[in-house]
Amino acid sequence: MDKAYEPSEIEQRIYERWEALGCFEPSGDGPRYCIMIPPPNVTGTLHMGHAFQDTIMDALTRYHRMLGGRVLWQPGTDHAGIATQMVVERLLATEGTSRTELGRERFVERVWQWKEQSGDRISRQLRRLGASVAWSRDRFTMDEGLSEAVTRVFVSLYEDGLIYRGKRLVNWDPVLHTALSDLEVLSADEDGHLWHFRYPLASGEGYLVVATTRPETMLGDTAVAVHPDDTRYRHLVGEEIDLPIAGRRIPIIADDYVDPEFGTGCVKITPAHDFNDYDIGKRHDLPMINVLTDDAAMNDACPEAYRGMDRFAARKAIVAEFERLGLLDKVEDYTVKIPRGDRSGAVIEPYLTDQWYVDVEPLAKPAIEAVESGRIRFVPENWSKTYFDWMHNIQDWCISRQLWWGHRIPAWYDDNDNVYVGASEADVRRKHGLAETVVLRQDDDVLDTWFSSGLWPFSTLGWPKKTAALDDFYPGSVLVTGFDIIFFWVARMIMLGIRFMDDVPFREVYIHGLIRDQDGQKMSKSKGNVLDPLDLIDGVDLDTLLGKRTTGLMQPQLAPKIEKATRQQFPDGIEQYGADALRFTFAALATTGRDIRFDLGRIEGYKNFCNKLWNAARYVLMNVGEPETGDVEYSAADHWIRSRLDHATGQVRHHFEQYRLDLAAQAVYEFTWHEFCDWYLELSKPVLQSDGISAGIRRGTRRTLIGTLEALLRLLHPIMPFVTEEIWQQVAPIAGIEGETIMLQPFPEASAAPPPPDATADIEWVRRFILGIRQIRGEMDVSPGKPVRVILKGATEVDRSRAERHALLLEKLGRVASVTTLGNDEEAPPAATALVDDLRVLVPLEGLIDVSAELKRLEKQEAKLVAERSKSEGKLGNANFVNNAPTQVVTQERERLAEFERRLQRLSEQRAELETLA
RNA sequence: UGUCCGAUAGCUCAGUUGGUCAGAGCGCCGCUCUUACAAAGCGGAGGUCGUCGGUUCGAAUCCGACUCGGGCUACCA
Repeated sequence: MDKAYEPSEIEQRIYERWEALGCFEPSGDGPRYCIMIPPPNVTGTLHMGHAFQDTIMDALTRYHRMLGGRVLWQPGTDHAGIATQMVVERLLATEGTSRTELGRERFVERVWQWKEQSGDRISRQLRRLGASVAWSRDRFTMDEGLSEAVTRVFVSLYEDGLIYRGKRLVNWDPVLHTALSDLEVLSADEDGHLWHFRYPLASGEGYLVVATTRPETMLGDTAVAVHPDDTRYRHLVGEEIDLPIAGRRIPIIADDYVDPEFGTGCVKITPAHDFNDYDIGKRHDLPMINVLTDDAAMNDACPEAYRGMDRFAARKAIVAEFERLGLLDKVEDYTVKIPRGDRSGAVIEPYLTDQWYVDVEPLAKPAIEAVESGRIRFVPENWSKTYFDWMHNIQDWCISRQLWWGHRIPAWYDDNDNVYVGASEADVRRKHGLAETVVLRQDDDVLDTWFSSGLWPFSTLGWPKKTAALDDFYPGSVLVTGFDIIFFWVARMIMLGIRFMDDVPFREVYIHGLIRDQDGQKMSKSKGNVLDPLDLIDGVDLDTLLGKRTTGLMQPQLAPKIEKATRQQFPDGIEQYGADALRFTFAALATTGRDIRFDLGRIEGYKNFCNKLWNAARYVLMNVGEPETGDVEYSAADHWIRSRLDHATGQVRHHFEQYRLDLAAQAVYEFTWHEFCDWYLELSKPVLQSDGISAGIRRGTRRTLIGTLEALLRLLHPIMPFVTEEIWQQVAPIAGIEGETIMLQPFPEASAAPPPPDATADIEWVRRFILGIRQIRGEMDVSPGKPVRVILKGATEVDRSRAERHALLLEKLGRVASVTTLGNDEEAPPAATALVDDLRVLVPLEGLIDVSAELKRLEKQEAKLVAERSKSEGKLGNANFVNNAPTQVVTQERERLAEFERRLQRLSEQRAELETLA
């Protein structure tokens, strides 16, 4: 083995071998376990959030596979309608052509080409991360089978009256020319104005003042509303307004919606361009006048002067006109929530169009019930609240998109605009008995991407066919995802799963946090703080990193700033950490919080951890050869490390079950580094390297070394698959274990038999002894290598026996030259003291140690103990405590107090003696 | 608007049902190149657990109020 761990040499080779062996495919007949990957955008790349999520899923998958389950981690990608179409359109623009120039058919062909071209990138990245997905089952939302599922679901919902088509007000993206669902619209505060317009009364006597943030919509006003109880205006209800510019008469109506306290208490009503006004318009049967085009320019319903004018230009023009007419009452600065499309960034317009909708309420009911009843459990639990909040106020889902890339809506129209819904045109003709002479044209629109994603838990398993995979893996075990798509995806999978599979799609929903940069900022291209997971695995030089971060920016002017920040943070680029270090970092960061700051310091530390493990293995392999026969005798240290391994195993299992990978990682880290490496390996050295040790004991130590390491590798494997496999390949034969890969070995189990209690107590005693000596060395500046004489005072029979039996360990690990025992009345030379229970471990000063320094040290220790003691005395002196607390707690407290007192006694004795001598 | 989350060592964060819970890693300060590992070893310093109340024998932990930070959600034109 190399002296240092070199991930790049190992990882790819190992992954290829796993894949060749078919280890990722479900096998065996154990408990079914299934995770569906949240399908990433097929044309995208994996970012840190994906890598984090994939690490969690892979760890869970590997864990359950090692538990003996029949395990499927289902991979796949999403066609991501809008996002992909935008990317390809941008590409076409650079080629000097466009979507419309190509036409629908050629454009879609072009997107497929692009998909093929970039499709491998995701799977390559997943492979580098070590993701053990079942590649043979890889799916894409636009695959034939999945598309069939989409059609089936659409037709079924339509036939059940849960999908309908209608002219409604939708969120219209005037740049992308498509409708969007509510979820795809992001509102944020922006600076704007509130314009107050005077609307003259038709009677010619005065005017009402209305306020608006979007003056151009006044051309579509069809009423002015006041509150029915508003005494200022009540008498005007039923009268009319002369709508300026538009030159129409509109009524004054009364509606509860109006807040008399706000503004003037008069509201202009534009049913075709505002969601609230739309509702009012319907209540009062008002006309709906659409004044915009698809591009959000003013349409032909507007007066000549404004036609074709962009909405924002029209806004200015209309304000100017009001001013000219003397009807502009005032203008205020105002903060407005501006709705923008999450993809295009364009300001969204409420817009009247024909769209397809899902009537979600009937679907939502059982979906709510599934979580309420506990058939689906959110982890952490509080996310169910978020889910309920949305589900209880759920709105109909607009599923049609005016795009070309996606699942085309399976609806056909004849020349009279009759709608026929079916699996295909032929199917529609058959069902409705339409002659060939009847011309049918298919609906131009495609479905919202989330419509197909919502079917993912069963469409990937072959539905609507009845497949063995469906029997095995539906419902899935757990969904691992971020809270940002609970509404988009999780809720819809639950609704559609229950509807079409008659069962929930998964039993648990593990919601993890979102990866942010070291300052807690969201990682985004425009902030220039994006980290590519592969750059952390392979390393990257500064120039490449700068290139990645500063090219292709939407706002190129940010480049210098990004470059400066990047140079500052990564003056030498990013070093290579390897996939295991990255994965361990993700696991360790997987706390219950919702923001996860990715700190390079952590990955650095876990790379060291990989190296630590690597070197521990080197040590073990250097000292343990082929499996041997002969008597085996286990030392106290052997028993001790086994019990510690059992403890760690229990912890790791527990934390995995609780989805606390952070705690699992911490437990296994602690065991590996601070118990196995720091102590057991050191304790093994005297046994293996000294003369006069029995062959049986040596065999016991060798067997424990190899056995513990082998189990440790399995314990670590779900989180760090590569380095554990690499080492295991060498360790397993020596440990007498057969098997082609660690992947398919059983996960460690805690031993049922408790270790001999005296053995573990012995080692704890030895540890405290050595720690005491080390502390004296450290604090008294005695060189670590310098041997010291040790005198025991107040030693019991047990102490003496332990000192004798473990003399070798004390000598080698503590650099103890000799141990002598002093009778109770014998006088000790001036010495520094460490306490092991009642035992005083003395290191004679012998010119090494300054007496006054030691006195100070003792006083400090005493002071600490005195504080502890008085706290303890306070508790025990309180009758309420003694009477009310559980006896166990009281007993424990009494023992603590006694312990403090004994230690204080020993320390003060020692101090007194030292003072006399000095 | 409603709602949720967070505030613990210089930094990033653990702390499960209230009672060894005041912790880890990194950083910092000493001392060591001891043949697995200097990507290491050994030792050390550092915190009124956001504030104020309450419940309790006992609160970082439970309850209430508040301050600050953040998320989601709604919205008055």
